[in-house]
Amino acid sequence: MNPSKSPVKQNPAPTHELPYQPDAVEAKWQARWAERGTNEPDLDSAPRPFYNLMMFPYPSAEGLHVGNMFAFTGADAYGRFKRLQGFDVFEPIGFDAFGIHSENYAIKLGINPAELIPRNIVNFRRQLKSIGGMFDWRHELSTTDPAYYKWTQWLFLQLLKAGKAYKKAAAVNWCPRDQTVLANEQVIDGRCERCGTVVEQRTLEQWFFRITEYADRLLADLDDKSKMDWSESTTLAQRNWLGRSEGAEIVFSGAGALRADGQRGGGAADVTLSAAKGPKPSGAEIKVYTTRPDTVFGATFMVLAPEHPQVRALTTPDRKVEVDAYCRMVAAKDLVSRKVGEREKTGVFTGSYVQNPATGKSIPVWVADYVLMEYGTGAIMAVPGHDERDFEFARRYGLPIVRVVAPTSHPDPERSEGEGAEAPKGAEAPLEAAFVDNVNGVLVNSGQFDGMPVPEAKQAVTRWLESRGAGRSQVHFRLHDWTISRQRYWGPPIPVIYCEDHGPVPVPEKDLPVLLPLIEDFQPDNSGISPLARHEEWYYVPCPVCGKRGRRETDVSDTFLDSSWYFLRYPSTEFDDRPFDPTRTRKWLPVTSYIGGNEHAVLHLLYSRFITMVLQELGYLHFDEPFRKFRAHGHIVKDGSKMSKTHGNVVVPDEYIARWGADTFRMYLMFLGPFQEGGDFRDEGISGPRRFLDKVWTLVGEAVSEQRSSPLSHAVEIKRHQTVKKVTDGLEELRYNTSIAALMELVNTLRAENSWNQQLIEELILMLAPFAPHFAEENWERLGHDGSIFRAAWPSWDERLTVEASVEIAVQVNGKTRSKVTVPRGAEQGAAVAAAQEDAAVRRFTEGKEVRKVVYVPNRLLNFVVG
RNA sequence: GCCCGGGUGGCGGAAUCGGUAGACGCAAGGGACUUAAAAUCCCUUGAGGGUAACCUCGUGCGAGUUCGAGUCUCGCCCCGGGCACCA
Repeated sequence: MNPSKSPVKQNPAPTHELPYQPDAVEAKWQARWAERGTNEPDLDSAPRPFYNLMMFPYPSAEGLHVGNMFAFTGADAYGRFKRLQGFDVFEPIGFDAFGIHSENYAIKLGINPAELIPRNIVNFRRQLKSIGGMFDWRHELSTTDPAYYKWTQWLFLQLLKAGKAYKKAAAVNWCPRDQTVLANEQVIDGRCERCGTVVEQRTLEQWFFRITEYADRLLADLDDKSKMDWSESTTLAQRNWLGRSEGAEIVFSGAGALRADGQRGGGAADVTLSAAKGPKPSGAEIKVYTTRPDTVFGATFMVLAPEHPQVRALTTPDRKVEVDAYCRMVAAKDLVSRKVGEREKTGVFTGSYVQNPATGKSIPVWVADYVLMEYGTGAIMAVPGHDERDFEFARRYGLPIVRVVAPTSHPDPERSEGEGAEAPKGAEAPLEAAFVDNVNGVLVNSGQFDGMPVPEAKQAVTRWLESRGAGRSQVHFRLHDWTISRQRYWGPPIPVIYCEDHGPVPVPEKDLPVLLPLIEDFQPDNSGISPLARHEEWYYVPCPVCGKRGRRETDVSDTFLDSSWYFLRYPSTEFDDRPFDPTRTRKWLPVTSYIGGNEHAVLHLLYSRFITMVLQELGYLHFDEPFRKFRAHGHIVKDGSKMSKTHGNVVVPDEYIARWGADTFRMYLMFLGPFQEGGDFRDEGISGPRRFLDKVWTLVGEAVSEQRSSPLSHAVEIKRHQTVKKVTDGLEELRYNTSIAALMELVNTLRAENSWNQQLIEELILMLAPFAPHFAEENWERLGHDGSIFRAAWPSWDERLTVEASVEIAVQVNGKTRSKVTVPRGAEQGAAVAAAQEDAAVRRFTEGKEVRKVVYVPNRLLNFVVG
């Protein structure tokens, strides 16, 4: 580089050069893509299929905000990158348009969602086109389209036929004034968000899917790398949601259950005999589930959920009034405040006792709402000494608290000082709080198990109980069956007809879809009848079996059912006689890459996996895991919190796109942080990418107009290989910000070096194409190419040419960098030391001192340790 | 309370096989061009000290391991997101 010559052109804008006009360029290429079918792979004959999926949006009235655009752009950049690498990328898009959000918004405006949603979709389509997504619009779908939900209903029928769907009573939030079911989000401080009435719990018959049957498989596949390459955070969330735990089911029973043990003798039996007095146990048998069978000797009372079927039988006549009142009080609470509201423990004594199978003592049976019917057996053995909730409850009601585990010394010997060391101690020490450590403890007050470490005791106590017929080891999942019923209007009607004689009868497949009628009075009213049931012409239908008058199911299905299979539909949208074509499915599925928000880490992704497993079992699919690769994107942060409607900090992208251009906006979004982590949105930063594109535009203009193609200098050649490597790696790892930074560096180098190598500029444009597709197309054309740049090939690099022949290494003295010297790449330690000893700065720090050690890291640094 | 992320210049962020901290961009200051402004271009920009060559300090806080720590270990603090009585 010659410093005397002006590094940049003196007269900037020659008359023949057009300034970069994003509006015109973007309109031109969006039109061409549509005309030429650039984004439409041949789904039947594509040689290298790559299914690039992104989570389809819910078409809200507000339109897509910047946070949504960030997600779509990042997924699109990846798809375009894969296209340039030679894959036939299928990138479909659609709309998740059923559901309570749309319905509530429609109710607020007084517009039927059936009118509102299509309008929103028009706006969404416009926005998605304006950002330049590589979408195959031939395969757009909407879950509200009868041609789609016909197959959602078909799916329900397949599950029903296979015995994977069943009906049972379950609690919902009920607003007594609006006469409607409320979602948990619609309950604010225990009141209806619309009318302010106190919300109640109501029990309704609802349809469930047996997802719990698949809990083991859903968990096991998470570890199977051949099936699932997923973000670690997402698999972890699924694991937690599945919530596998190992424990024991223990039977607590009335008098006489342990009679045999009296004869057997032994430590525990002695306890049994000596303690088997006091209140008379009831004759009942109650099963509990616990993860701490080792603490059974400390179970001083038992608690049943208020809904537990045995509550009635266990309640003694003198306690009946109080117990009934308590259960009614709990039932009247809404689900939200019961679960997340005040945590003050309340409960009531049933009057009955059961016998602790370990100690033989009679313990009282209580009812309390901190025990949930949905988990385990709906009953617990309360061990107040070693469970915080039981401790709190025991304190409040004056129930006995017994220590059965004492702390042991810390396993790390360095830290085993002080009190923990002389364990087991304090077998009699009173508990100020529950001692819940389930690893570092030994049993006390537990008969023959005294002194046994907790982990071992879990097994031993379980085996002992089992030998006495009072328990067995058991695995439990936290996962519940999936309730798909929604007592709402805006969803696909569940295709079932109720007949007096034949009960629930599936709608015959030939009669699908069961159309959601367009009704004016879709809003819930005081009649207490579901909106659909008010329409007799729809409600009453002949029973498919006997032809007598039957009634339709008036519930619709959960939106998560719509979205649990949409990716199966995309490749087959043109077939109206099958949900997904077997040949197409075999070619395109499972999904190659799926990108979406981690807010769907559990429900949507888990339900999709479940549905896929069922369809595979039924012979409809050749795979059982739907998404081979999944990556969760980060979120855009604005004013310190995630951009979302609930935070009220959304920014509309349209004005930015209009002002700066879609490509600049895409570049900015991809540059502001790592895609999987998100970043801060502040509009000052957007001028950077715009300036960058302007510079590239000028560079191309100069290369073309001046017909110059200079050979690459050595420095530029090295930079070229480094850049291709960095950009490629960044794209593959979704670290787009570093890819863009590398491109900026390359451009800075080219400008500084005054280099106009035609091939290199073409490569630059190619590497820019995933981020700035319209801009890249236009410049590709300016550079003299005819077809789309997305038919061209991604550049490659030579690893050997990414490094210079000589390298600058740091020279440290005692770990502090004192100087730098240039040595040949891969120089021997001797040569490096010799070079460093020439250096004055190094000498200053080593002179007169003994060099005790030399650390040499080739091509990196040299460290003299002096004493 | 529990589970995940994350704390690096004025700001967004680079650098994670332990090896030259601050790439790239924004903002700011100075200069060139211009009647002027915008745009563009050039220079400076972690803090402190020094005329300078240079020196000292510096990646949330406190310890530790190491020739060497943003990176590893232990103990804390703060911010963001998610889950919530799961026995």
